[in-house]
Amino acid sequence: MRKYSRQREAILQALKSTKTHPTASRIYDMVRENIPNISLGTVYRNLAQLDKEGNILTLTVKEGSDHFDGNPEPHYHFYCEQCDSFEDLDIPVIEDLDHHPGLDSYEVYRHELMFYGLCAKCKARAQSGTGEAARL
Amino acid sequence: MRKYSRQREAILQALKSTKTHPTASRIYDMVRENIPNISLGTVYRNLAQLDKEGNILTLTVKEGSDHFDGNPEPHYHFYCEQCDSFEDLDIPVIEDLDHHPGLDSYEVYRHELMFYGLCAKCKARAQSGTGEAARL
DNA sequence: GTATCTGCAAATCATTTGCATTCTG
DNA sequence: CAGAATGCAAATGATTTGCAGATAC
Repeated sequence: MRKYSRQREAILQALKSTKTHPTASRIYDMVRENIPNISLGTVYRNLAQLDKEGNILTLTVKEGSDHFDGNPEPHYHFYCEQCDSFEDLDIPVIEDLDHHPGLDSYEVYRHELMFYGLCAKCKARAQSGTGEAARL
Repeated sequence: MRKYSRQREAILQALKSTKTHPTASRIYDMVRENIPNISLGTVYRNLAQLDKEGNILTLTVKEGSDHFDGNPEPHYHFYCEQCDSFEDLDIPVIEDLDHHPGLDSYEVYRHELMFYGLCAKCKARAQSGTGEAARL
């Protein structure tokens, strides 16, 4: 049977309290403010469990570490290739997609739609620079 | 300036010659049949370069290693959570998506749409078993 | 009391990188 | 010849795991 733990609760709350999509190590920093001796291993273990239970989402991209989303409801994300951050998008989930005839032979559990590019801040920074190039 | 290399050519051909989406280590095995002393490092280096040049696609999921796709044209994929394999889908790319009003503040380069579930084989195997559970 | 958790540290594993050498243009 | 690319081996870095002690029910 699952048991309550102060650490898991704190991790979940940290995630629910932000609109950003932090990495495990950033969550580690957040939680450490209240539980200074929590270990990174515990953070990873609980994130994995929370994801498995459907309480959070895990976002994976090729670059860098996984990011986590405290909102487990299906929704789409934007990934900024410049600053390595995710944002939630205001685009309704296309439920029909999972029933597209091209998927007839499969057992479809879900889909993920991810957009790539520059977030508003990085886009602005890029435009103020010379031509296309963005710099930090 | 880019220079020709037998190794890179072999890696690209290996990818182009299959409809599967192998991992770096499987590609390593494929290429080693013709170039026995190629190194895994070379495989990774060339895959990264081919991806950067837009000659192949890199597919990333949370589980396991990256997979590679010899077809660089935008298209959608299905990922089987049972056998860790990708398949190309017969679903036309939705170009409009990148211009959705929900994306107005971003600079959108592209999007990726990935479906998750069981491929035809694993689906069949699951159904022949007891209830929902699939086994290998 | 016992199964679940934790902190710590060591282990894993895919991927990357430094370097001396070999190849291409 | 100079810049690229290779093979090898060591390094990296995120994530996982073994274990002994602490905690929840």
